[in-house]
Amino acid sequence: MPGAIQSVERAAAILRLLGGAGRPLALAELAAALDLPRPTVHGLVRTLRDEGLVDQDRTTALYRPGSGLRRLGGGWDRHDLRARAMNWADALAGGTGCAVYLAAPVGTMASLVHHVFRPDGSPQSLRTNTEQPLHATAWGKCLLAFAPVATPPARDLELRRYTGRTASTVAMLEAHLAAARARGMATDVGEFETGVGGAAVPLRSGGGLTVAALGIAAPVEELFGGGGEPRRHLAEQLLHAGREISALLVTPR
Amino acid sequence: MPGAIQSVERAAAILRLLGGAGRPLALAELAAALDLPRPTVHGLVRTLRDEGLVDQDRTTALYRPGSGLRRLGGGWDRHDLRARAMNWADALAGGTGCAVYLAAPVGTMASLVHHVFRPDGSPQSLRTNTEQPLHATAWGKCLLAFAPVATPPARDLELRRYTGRTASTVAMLEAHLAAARARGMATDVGEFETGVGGAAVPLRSGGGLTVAALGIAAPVEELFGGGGEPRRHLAEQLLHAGREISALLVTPR
DNA sequence: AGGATCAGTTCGACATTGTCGAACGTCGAC
DNA sequence: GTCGACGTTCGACAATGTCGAACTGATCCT
Repeated sequence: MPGAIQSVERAAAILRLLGGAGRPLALAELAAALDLPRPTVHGLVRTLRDEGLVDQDRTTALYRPGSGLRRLGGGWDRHDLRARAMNWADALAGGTGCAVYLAAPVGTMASLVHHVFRPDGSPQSLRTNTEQPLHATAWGKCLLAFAPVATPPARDLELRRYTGRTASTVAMLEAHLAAARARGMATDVGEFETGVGGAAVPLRSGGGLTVAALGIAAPVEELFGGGGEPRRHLAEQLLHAGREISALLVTPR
Repeated sequence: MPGAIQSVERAAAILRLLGGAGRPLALAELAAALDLPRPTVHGLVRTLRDEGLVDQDRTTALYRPGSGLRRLGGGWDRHDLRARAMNWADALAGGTGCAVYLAAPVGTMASLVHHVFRPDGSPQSLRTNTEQPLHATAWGKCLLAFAPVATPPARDLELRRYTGRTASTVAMLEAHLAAARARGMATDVGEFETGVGGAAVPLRSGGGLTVAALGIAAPVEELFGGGGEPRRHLAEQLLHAGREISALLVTPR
């Protein structure tokens, strides 16, 4: 059985050293840490630099993690995501009369990439670049239901209670997620903010992988009709916008 | 002049493919994309998997970006940072009577890693895991002033106005940052929230690199004395806590 | 100014390693 | 059951990566 590719192992070790150092490192420091001759380490780190995974300071010659690492983690660049989704999000707010949220998964939270105010002139504060708990918002639950790879399992979440309606047990949350999957849409009935409801659909990129959630929010009695389902004309617009944005995400840029 | 290390180049190409794909990829897809035979790609991607830079699904055998990538970017794991700082942050809140914030740089924002309520029982909302603008808070400006590698230059920031006191031009912000550097501490006099002031000091890891900011917040007239400087007993406690936490960050765990 | 030291970088011989065709084993579709 | 696709293993050998020696540049000391 063939072994590992030694030079790739060594390159990975260099990346770990630089990532964990807390400061830029000199070639000699890398060589000493790896117990390898300087020309050996030089060839490796120069290749990593040329690939963008390591940056080298021009005057000090010190090496540090490179900006090219940012693109390797998978998931969408939030600025690109916002640029592709914002026109449809703005139109959705106009068409539904609701606030609109575009959310991406970050650890145990839903990070708001874009936020459109409810167009009724009521007092609202901008939430772009804030984070909200996955388990208590429609867009958070949407990510939990449809993006299992990018979100933690329900049992690993701290199910903090925000209102009397928050899902505060794993069984309860799992039931919400199952319902969302069955419906193709997640909802919340005032689980994060009392009296404020939400509904959200997944945004999918190439291959069908869910990368973000698109949600609308309004007072619970405006968003939901009898039977506890979102009002039909609102749900239809949300689903339509979700499909259109997803189509934009499939296309390479 | 020797060329690049070919196998490292190929490994980097695999990481880029997986990072940009938006879905897990099969070995055959990687091989086709790189125009290399499957056993060649297999050796490379298996090594990347063994190094934690690539994950492989056990049932489908598909490959995707690995969790080990997270540690390569430099900067501190936020959970580790919080674990090391929280005792001192809690004591600082008790000693100063102020709210305390621990913030790390994330893009153009200061992300709140830890938040201790002001110990006077007043109504407060938890802000842990939320983000605030770098240019309008003491901890944000502290990061701008002392962590130039991890934060964007002032001219690249969108200097949005939150109150009448927010630094809304590059020249104004640069003057604030220069003053912070001269003092070893950054302040804000109600620039993010009207009437609420802040002061913050850098937290440094091994090599002196600033990785986070420790800040206190209170009403402006309580935090600042005559002359526009933070009250001496508050500043001293903040500086002391900052030094103690920094000493903890130097020690490997 | 000259010399010593340190460290990043280049050169090239050659041993080691990585490559890759052939083959194996597994899985799913028909 | 058969076939095709694909992940994985095997091993011969060509290509590549390694690394000692040397070069170059910067800094410090006398």
